[in-house]
Amino acid sequence: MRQGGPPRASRVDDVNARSTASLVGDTGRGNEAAILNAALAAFGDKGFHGASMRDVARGAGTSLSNLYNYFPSKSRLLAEVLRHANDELVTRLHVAVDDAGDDAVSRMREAVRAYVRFVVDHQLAMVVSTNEVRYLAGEDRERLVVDRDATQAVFEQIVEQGVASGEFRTPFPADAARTVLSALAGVAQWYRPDGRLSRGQLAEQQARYALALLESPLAR
Amino acid sequence: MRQGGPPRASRVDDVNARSTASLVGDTGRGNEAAILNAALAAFGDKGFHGASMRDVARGAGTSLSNLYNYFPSKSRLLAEVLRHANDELVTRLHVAVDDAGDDAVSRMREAVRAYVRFVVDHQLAMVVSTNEVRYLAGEDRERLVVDRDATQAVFEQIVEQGVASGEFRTPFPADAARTVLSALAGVAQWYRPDGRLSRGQLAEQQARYALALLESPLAR
DNA sequence: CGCACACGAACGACTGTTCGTGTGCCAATC
DNA sequence: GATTGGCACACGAACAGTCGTTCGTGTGCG
Repeated sequence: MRQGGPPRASRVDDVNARSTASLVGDTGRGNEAAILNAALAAFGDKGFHGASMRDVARGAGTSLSNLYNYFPSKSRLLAEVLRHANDELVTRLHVAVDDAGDDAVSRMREAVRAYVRFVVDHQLAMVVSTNEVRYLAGEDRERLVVDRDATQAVFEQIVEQGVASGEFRTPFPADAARTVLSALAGVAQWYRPDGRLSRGQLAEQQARYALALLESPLAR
Repeated sequence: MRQGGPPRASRVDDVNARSTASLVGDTGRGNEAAILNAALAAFGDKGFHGASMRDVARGAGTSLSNLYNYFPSKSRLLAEVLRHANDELVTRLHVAVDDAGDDAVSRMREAVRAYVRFVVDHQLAMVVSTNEVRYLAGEDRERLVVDRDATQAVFEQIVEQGVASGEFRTPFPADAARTVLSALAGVAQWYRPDGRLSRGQLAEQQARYALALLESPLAR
């Protein structure tokens, strides 16, 4: 799925600190990481069409033409940014779910927590992911849709498990999972680091909302 | 709040039919309605920065320069589109809530139903509203934020009423209301007219999710 | 040598906006 | 009733700037 380069670190466990973490770590290719992070910042700030390649170059501290030594076009650059963001999210989700208990309530709670933590840590990536995906075309778009379905599948599967075990009573598990994800994606749109709730409190709150929405009888 | 021109029709009761209703009816000013609707279509299709004034003119069946006889700039055109969309939504919400019973559960259910119906009837308007607001600046932006707060206030008030009366048990009513709204706004992002659920079923389903999220003990 | 990375300059296309002009309708004036 | 003025609406052409992308060239390392 991913081509060469050293593995991207996605350590979910060193969970504290850094309010502004860069999404993409060193890739082993010159300025690639700086370009990707600058593109994320530019697209997040002005939107895909509102940001120019010159903006990206300036943010990355390199020249305009040099961008094309790394990415063949602006839309491929967007695609790569979104792929990095989605990879990080999916990785965090799987780690969180695998580390959770066997019951659906625990797994859902951990999944929501991990999602919220991702939103807080990489809000810009989340905003770009939801707002700019539609500007992708062709196979870049299709691959992203597939990858996004993987996220949805994690939640769907947990809901189905919970419905089967009686932990959740919601009908139409797939629709309920999608609604939970909509609420979570919405967090990225209004979250502010100086808000009333801490990262942990926000995650806890969203987990409660999700479990309530799924009609978990014994959810606290 | 609104300046001149004949009142816009917003009849919530003739609830059937038209899968593609135009958001803006005749305004009494030449081609204004056609321009606004074309702008909505263009911004919805390509995004604010991706769509050009020439696209809007083509869609409205008029000339590029004529647009400036109606709107002084592209961003003011966006602002007017968003204002029409928000006015329609707020009107529908107030009508629905006023027509509902006195208890919070009924009022919330009707508010959610009205919201979903708006999303279905004017999906493009909803998508543009959520995705392109951030490109507004100055007082256009501020006015839109105020108007959007009015929508949130409707939901917040119902949640608070329900918490006070014991119909809802969720803590932090304002946060819960915002989460419900996030889920509803999300509907506009994935809804397809040829989907499995009818408009009414979708509204019903979202109402159930909302009431469950608010921890309504006797919600069905 | 070749390859990865870096740069400035330039291209043609497209951008939002303005300008000058023209039309036809409605009300005021002769 | 005819003439006038003004206003709302409409158009093509043009402007100055920005866009994504390409080209040619250069450097330094393996």
